[in-house]
Amino acid sequence: MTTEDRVIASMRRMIVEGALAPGEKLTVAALATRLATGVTPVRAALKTLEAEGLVEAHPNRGAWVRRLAPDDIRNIYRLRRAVIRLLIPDVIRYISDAELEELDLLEAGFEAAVVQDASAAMAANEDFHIHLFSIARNRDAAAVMSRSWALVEALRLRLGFGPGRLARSVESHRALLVAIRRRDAAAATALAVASSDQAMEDLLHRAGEDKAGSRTALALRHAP
Amino acid sequence: MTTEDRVIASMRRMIVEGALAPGEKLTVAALATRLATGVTPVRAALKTLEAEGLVEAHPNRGAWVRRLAPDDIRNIYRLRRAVIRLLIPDVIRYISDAELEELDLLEAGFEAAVVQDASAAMAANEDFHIHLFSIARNRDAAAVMSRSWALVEALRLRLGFGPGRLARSVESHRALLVAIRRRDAAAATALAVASSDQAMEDLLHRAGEDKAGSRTALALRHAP
DNA sequence: GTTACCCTGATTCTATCAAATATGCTCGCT
DNA sequence: AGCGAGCATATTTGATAGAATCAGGGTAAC
Repeated sequence: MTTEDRVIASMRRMIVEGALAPGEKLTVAALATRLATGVTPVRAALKTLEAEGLVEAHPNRGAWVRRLAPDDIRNIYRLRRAVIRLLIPDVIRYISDAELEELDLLEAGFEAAVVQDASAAMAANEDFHIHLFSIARNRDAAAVMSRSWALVEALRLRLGFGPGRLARSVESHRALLVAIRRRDAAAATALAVASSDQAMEDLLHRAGEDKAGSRTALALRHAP
Repeated sequence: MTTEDRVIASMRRMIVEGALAPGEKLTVAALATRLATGVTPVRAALKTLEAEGLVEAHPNRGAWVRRLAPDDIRNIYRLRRAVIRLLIPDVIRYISDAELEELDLLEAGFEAAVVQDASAAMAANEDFHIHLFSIARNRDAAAVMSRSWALVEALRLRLGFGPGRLARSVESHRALLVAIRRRDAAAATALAVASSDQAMEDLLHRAGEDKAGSRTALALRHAP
């Protein structure tokens, strides 16, 4: 693992956890000092995070932690839904028995993590989905899902982690795996879309609540 | 315009025109020399081109011009179709009379460029589509379209520029504008999708022809 | 034939510095 | 007081040198 990867991971975590607040200016020199590294990996990391939508950059002006309005959340989830609709039928089309077993393994890992540690659970959840989408053999579409993952999970971690959220994820995964095993493309797609929509609704609901008055440090505010 | 932008534009052009061949190794130092600049803008440009799918990079190994197989073309167009289906109805929902006029202007510019210079026509075509998609107010989805634009146009320039191709683009634009003006979301979406599918078919057809024996320097080969 | 080792080229990273750019402020003018 | 021109400063962007790290190929020993 390279320094750049570490910087990306650190910055993602800091943004997700609020150590870097939405709208905060990100100066390369300050970040390099803070992360005890040079400026080169920081510059590269900012590019990656910009592509992921966590950071907003303007030429000759600098970079900021992206502020996300509720409409942005809706739009991101609608983009993901469109790509899910594209990918899941191809997953069914191409999946082999070996890959299905691999998915079962990843799901087992996820369920094991769920009962222990939320951050491990999220990592396992990401592994599960990245691998799932990779089966569709559409690298560019899978890249869209991977790129927006950090953004979505950032939101979910800050807003959508109500009690039972992870348990419902487990339910969704299991139902999806059943449909995939049956090679039922329509059912699998519907399940995946429903699961994504449910996550979106959770987020929007919490975002709405928050806007209504909570003082939690929040990723959700309308752009100035 | 910054040096980084110039490097990105130059490298895009070189890849599109074949000065940088598919599969070719891209070493930062060599590119910096060739483009008479430092390594800093080159490194940044490679990140951008990687996000666009023109370049493939592996940690600690370096970067290469991406090789594109016919399946990749199909997949990229299917991704774009999914996002078009998402965006066009929102374009209809949000478009104002002023924006419609702006689109008319851009279309006029495109048609003026068509009769003169292919490269200007492609730039104008990009302007038209970028602006069109921006109207849907879904920044992340529009970013997917923008990012894959270079890739698609790279292919089209190398493979799909048969006689009448640009004329058919003009036809498509006009029909699309009529449907948008009528606020007919279904028709507009169908037209946009059909236009994209048509471009894809053109490309695949030419790619197939080429694979069958032509000696043209080609972007299309199966990965090793 | 296989394994271990080294060597080479390239990438990656650090550490600076110079140049270009944006922004805010002061100062003078109306 | 209000306002704009010009300057000062901070930051980004670009350039450069050199160390550290890594991948891959070749060689030699086993």
